[in-house]
Amino acid sequence: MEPAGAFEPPAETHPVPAEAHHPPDHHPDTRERLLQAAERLFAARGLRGTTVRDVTREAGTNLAAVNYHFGTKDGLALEVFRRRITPINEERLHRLRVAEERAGGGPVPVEELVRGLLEPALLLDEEEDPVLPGLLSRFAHESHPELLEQMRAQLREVLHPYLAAFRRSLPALDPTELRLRIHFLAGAMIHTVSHLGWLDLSGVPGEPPPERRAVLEALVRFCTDGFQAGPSGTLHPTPQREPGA
Amino acid sequence: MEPAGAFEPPAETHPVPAEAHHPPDHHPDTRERLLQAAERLFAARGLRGTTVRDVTREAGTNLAAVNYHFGTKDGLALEVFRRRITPINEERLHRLRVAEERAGGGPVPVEELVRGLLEPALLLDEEEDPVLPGLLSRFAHESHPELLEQMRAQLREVLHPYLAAFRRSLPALDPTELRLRIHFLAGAMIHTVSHLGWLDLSGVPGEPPPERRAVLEALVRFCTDGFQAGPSGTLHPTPQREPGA
DNA sequence: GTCTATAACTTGATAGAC
DNA sequence: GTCTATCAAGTTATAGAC
Repeated sequence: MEPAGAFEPPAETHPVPAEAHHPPDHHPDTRERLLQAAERLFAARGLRGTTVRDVTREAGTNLAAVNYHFGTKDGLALEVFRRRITPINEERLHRLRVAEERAGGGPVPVEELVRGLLEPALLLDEEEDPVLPGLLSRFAHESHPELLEQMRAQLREVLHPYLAAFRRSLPALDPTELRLRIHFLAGAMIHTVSHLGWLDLSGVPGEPPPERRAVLEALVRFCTDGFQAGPSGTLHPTPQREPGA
Repeated sequence: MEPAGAFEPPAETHPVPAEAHHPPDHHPDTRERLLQAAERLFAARGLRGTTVRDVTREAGTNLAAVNYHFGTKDGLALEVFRRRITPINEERLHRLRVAEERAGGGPVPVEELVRGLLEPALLLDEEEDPVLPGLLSRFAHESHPELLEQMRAQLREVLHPYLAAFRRSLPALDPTELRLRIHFLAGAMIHTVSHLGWLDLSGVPGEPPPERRAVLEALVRFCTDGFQAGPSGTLHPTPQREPGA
């Protein structure tokens, strides 16, 4: 009984030289087509809302193809995730490094940090129709535990250095509040971009949707000023509804 | 063939006086228990992630109970939605009216508008363990078309008057950008509150999670200043990556 | 109103021919 | 590597006894 190695044909466990023969992979694309179909469908209908049958139909392949190439449906999802999310996070870290060099030890302007987090996610797949934001949202909101752990691990690697940078740029801000604000930024980005998905703008049938660049700029502006707001601690203690009048 | 009326036993189609006999409803709670179990599970695992079996098991009732009381699983979801989301939106409108009266024709302070949108969603079920934010998120992100339409319709009724109020308070802001900012607020709220769900704070194992009140205040601060930010239109034209160096 | 039993269907995954 | 055929498990919903 050795079905363990049955799937994972392009098992690049060892650092095979990049130009080496792909293992007898005549059709250069069937695995690729699966990935592309999957990311489209996952973004549009969610993980649980997409069946393996949907994916193989959309990819024009056989039902068994997903299991052959990725073992399980979750395996496919994990690969889709890695392929699309990893480059975003690398770009985020790259931009942070560049910004910090440019600042030469001093604090990095808040807007640059905000852009460093937002732009890679929103502009990295500019040529194609943007499936990435939708994917981000789906993964964030309905991942299985394993996938979620992957996400969290990657996110930690990005957020840790960004948190440090923010802290240097906003030294007066309480660390917990800073952390919360990063979540606000993430939420604003993910929600805006997936839900209203560059598509509609909350029911104004006449107007065309704003261009993604405009959405990005608006988001940057909103978040930058949000980050630079004073601390909330002693803010107006909430005008509660009066019981009597 | 009259199975059409089989479900919907408390069919309150007509404006029955509130204290009228519930139709032979000895057990005061089985329907109620279903609703409570459903909203807990929906909030925790999502709509598609929750099966009718889960709900009935959690409620301690029979598998057929859901179909008897609500017709279909979607019918149950719709009722859960109405029960919990409708009061939020009514409270939002109420707060807006109060704020506008208080302002007496003048512009309402932006912070009051922000609070009017956020507080009802985040504080309305303060006594119980807060299931509401999770529900909001689930409904927003994985609703079936019918439910989504319900949501959108309700949301329109809330957003329309709020948009008008914001416009009076921020007359210099482009209407499209204003609309976007409302989406940012919604996203920040929903994401923060569901994903980090008053529960964990992005992987800092030592610290306790911030209290919901603190989260709310931080969110209010962030969004208020975000709303009051200048227009993004002519903002820094984005330092693109230099091709050469 | 509540239950058991089951129908009708969809899902992910696999075995085995080619 | 790709296919067809099929399985086992899980799903919603319903019929009909109580």
